[in-house]
Amino acid sequence: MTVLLGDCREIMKSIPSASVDLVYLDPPFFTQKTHSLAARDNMAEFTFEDHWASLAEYLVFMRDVLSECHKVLKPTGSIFLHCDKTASHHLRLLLDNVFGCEFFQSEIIWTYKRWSNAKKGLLNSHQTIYFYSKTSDFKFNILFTDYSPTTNVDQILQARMRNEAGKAAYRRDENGHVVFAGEKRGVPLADVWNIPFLNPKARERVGYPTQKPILLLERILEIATESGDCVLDPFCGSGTTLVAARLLGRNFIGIDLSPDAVELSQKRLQEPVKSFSQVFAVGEESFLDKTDYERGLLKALDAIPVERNQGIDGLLKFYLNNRPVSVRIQQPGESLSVARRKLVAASKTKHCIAMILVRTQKETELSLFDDWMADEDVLVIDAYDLTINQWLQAKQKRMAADVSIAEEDHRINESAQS
Amino acid sequence: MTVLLGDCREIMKSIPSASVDLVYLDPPFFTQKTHSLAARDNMAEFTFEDHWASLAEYLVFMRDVLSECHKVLKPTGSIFLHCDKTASHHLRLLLDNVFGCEFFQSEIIWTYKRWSNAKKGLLNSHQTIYFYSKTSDFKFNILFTDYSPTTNVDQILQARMRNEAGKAAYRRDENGHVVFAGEKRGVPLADVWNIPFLNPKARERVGYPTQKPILLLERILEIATESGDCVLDPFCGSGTTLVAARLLGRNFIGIDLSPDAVELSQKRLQEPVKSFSQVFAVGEESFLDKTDYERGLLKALDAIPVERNQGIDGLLKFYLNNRPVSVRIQQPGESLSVARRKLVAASKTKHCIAMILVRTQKETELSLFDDWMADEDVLVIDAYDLTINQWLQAKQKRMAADVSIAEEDHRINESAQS
DNA sequence: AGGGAGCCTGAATCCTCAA
DNA sequence: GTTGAGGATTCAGGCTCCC
Repeated sequence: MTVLLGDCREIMKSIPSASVDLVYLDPPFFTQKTHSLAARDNMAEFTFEDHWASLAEYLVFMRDVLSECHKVLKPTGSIFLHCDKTASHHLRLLLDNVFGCEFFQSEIIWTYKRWSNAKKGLLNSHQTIYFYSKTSDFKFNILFTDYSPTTNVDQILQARMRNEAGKAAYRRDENGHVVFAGEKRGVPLADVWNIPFLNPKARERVGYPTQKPILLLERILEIATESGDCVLDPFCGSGTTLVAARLLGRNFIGIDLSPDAVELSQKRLQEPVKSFSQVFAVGEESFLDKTDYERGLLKALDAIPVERNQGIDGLLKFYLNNRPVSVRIQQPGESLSVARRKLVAASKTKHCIAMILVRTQKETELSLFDDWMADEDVLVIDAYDLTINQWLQAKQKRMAADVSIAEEDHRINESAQS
Repeated sequence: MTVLLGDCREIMKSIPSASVDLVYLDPPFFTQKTHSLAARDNMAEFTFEDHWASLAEYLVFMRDVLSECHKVLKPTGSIFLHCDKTASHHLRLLLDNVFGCEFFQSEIIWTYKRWSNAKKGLLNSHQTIYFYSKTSDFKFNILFTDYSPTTNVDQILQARMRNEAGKAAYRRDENGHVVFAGEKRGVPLADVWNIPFLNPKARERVGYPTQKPILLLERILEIATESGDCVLDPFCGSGTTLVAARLLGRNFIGIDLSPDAVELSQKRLQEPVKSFSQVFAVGEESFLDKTDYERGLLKALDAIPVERNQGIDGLLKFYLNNRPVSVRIQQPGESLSVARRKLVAASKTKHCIAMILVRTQKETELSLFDDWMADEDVLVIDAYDLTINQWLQAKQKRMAADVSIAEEDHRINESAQS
């Protein structure tokens, strides 16, 4: 339960062999940059150096670190090495050498969405964590994730049976009550982890560059350790690993070369702050409120879908005289005039001078000739399927009345069946 | 446009240098296993050998393959190497050697959900695709995805600046009005791709082990090539890359060591469109030529694209009284009446009694009141973008005439420039 | 040419205001 | 007071531009 100041290669020599259950390290990634960040109150600034004379120098350093990590690990222990694409392949070769490739367990991909910028190339949105064990007899707790949101809750909880027709159905007792199945634990955790990047606005942020979310560390600790185990982080930085260890009742040793980092870690351990992540808790999907149909329509209009707005469903990619053009799709059960009112109200503050309203419902009332239809700021267009379906229905009716066609249909049906 | 049988190291020697725009390879992963899978009809079984004497042997083989790939690539070309965690780090070292680490572009993670099987360890649910370019001047098309649902409209619309404290804030002009950012197309594609693994029952599945989803290949081709470019797959297997290339109008060369694989690829290329109406499967020599615009339109109409037919571009998924409903999209430079004539002629033999003609061009002549417009067998609908663009253009003209708005626009433009 | 300063962006939070 | 819709804010990667 300590935070130590100094070079982790030296300090680990003084840690007894086979005494640690888990090593997590988040070493320099070989970015050849200086990372710096001002703390929230603008008072302090933390910097983190990641400059090296050569790749070889970096790899010699890392090999020494990993050798010491191997030494301090218990036979049941394991190591999680956090890196990014810059040097991940070289680091994995080192791990193969020091730990042995037969003890490679997983390549964990941590993915996140992040503020972006347009550039030539793909937006980098993942980091890699290599998971090696010291022996084949290592501690591992299987974690379970929730069922995907599309899975019906009833499917998870209710027992099933076959009905008279041989179809699957929910089992009910003689009184018609639902019968619950035995407890299901969920889906075993996969090796791709979607955990939100520590948001710039999150309270959890302490102003240290490269700070990792507590959620990520908690998951690693839960997989590889039990309560009371000892966790070592040779590059503890702002101390996220130590905070996660404390929150989960694990013992810990943190090491860092920077006095600032050690001080920060100690301070943070006094009163750990863990953000509540809304997105992580309820899932990104829960923020979506458009149907596939609406998304398809927006795509056909060459518009960007807009969420979190009651009046506007999308924005045209084309701007009219530097002003946005908003789009709304008429909702089922919503009259065209109500849809228009909502669109206009929401567009007002966005300075739209052109709006597009997509009609998707057959109008029962004859509102087509309402005054506002002549409004030159709102263009009303009919969804293709509305136009086509109305036409096809009308045509079908006409055809039913036309005997000759009906007879030909009959003949076609006959031959289709034979 | 060929599928060749043999050792790709040998065959690539006969391919001219600097003649290929994209190499995609899905080589053996060094799993040390024999992969086999029965086809859907349970008649044929395809096997795929991945046994090696040693890692060194495998790496020598792969180095030779990659060297030949480098040779055949154009200076603007790039390579996508598909592998999994087994040997990914060794393969990336080879790529660094052959292509140069400065031309490493992205580590693409393909994730998918799989049936869970509880075991000690994390469920493997990703594969890696390394993306290297031959030079720094390589072809790259930025694809865009939707904004996250947590993003609000104002962020998309409003331009920003830094205030005195150096913090970001919305930009306002001297009158306190918001300033709009330029046109937005969405968020650039990230390097983690969540694409469903082939469903075991999917029609797309042809029974070849290691078969990749066509969506994955389409995305790669869209990123790195243009229409008419040449794509090479030295381990083409079931030919998914070639099918994707044909669907997107790219030329292709496929190579495989297995006669079964070559035969299967050729067979798949005969009928590349999955749900393709039998009636229209005529001709063999012509190639697919739908533009993205037309594909998008057909999708919006809920129609299936039809290739190799001069008069018909698609068929509605909905059948009217057991008869197909044909669709034609007016071509640029083609008058509406000519388009109609071609549609009607081509539909005659297909027993269509309902046809849909999509108008995409502004009509110069006043043919709207032609006799045939009243034809109750052909429905003429306007493409969304035609309607919208005409309206926006008219609006722009009106605005130019309106002094007050013109002045405001001027002010907005001024502040946008400053 | 090379290095550093500054600009732009959008995810996910925080915060405000209205009902 | 409570709720929630939606506006405002923060940061780092990658770019450009300027010296």
